[in-house]
Amino acid sequence: MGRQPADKAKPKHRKGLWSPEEDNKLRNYILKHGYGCWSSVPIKAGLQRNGKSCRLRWINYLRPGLKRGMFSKQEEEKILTLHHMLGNKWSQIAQHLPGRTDNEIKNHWHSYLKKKVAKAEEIQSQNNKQMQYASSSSDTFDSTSSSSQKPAMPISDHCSSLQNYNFIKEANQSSLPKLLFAEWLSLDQANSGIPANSGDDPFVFGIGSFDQYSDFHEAAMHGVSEGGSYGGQFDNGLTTPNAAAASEVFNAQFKMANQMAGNGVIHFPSFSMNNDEMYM
DNA sequence: AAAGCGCGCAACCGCGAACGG
DNA sequence: TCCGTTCGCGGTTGCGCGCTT
Repeated sequence: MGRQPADKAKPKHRKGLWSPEEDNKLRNYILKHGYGCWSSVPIKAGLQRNGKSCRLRWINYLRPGLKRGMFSKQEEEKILTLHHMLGNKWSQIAQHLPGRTDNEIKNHWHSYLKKKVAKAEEIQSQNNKQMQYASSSSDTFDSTSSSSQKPAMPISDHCSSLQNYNFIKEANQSSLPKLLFAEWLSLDQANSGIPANSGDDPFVFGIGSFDQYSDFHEAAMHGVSEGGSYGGQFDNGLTTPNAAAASEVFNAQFKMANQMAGNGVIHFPSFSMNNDEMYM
């Protein structure tokens, strides 16, 4: 069904880097006609590429509104947190970073952030070892002082966001709600009526959005949610004191989300666009 | 000066999901 | 319901550039 006859020669598609002429052809065509079906774009645009290649070129390079250049510290922090929350869901992560593509984020992760995280984890494990050694070799531990539980070795400033990353990671590993933040994102989307792929960043919450925080905080405190979806996770061997711990984790995550959003409000370009859609 | 090496980025590949006939 | 096509995503590869030796 629909299979091309074997004797019909397949069109020879160009591969490799795009030339400026090809870029122009593709850009002009899409800006003029939009793209209905990617497989027909190269034919109509007069390109010897396959649709897949055209789509990729448009999304990663030609699409208007793309941010080029270095990632800001804020963007990196956002990636770190989202990566921990979502895993290698680069397209989802990219939705929270306007002007950045999933490919760009993925590359940045593999070439830089991954190593940064590994380094920070190494430092942290060294600290943990030192702490273990210190606590086992000394009985003068002051249990009333919370600061005494901090790592003896100072961690350099550039690790601050990674400390948060690791903190959340540990919390998650200890059966605290892994979906906490992601759930909150979807809650936020649901509450605000923003479709998941709208290109609007759920991190955008002004002062008025604190209701969602308090609802969520409530859920974190009591281990329940409207849909009961947190029950299983909070019930996972956790009792009331751990609800407070969960709350602490949530607070940290919320604080971090705030940090990522600056003072709570992010301004985005006025055009509405994401990886998948272009409104013309 | 040139060879070797590592890094960053762009692009390709393969797979699964969604969709339509 | 099946099957082919298209699309989107994540992993991987390969090229080019800059730095080091």
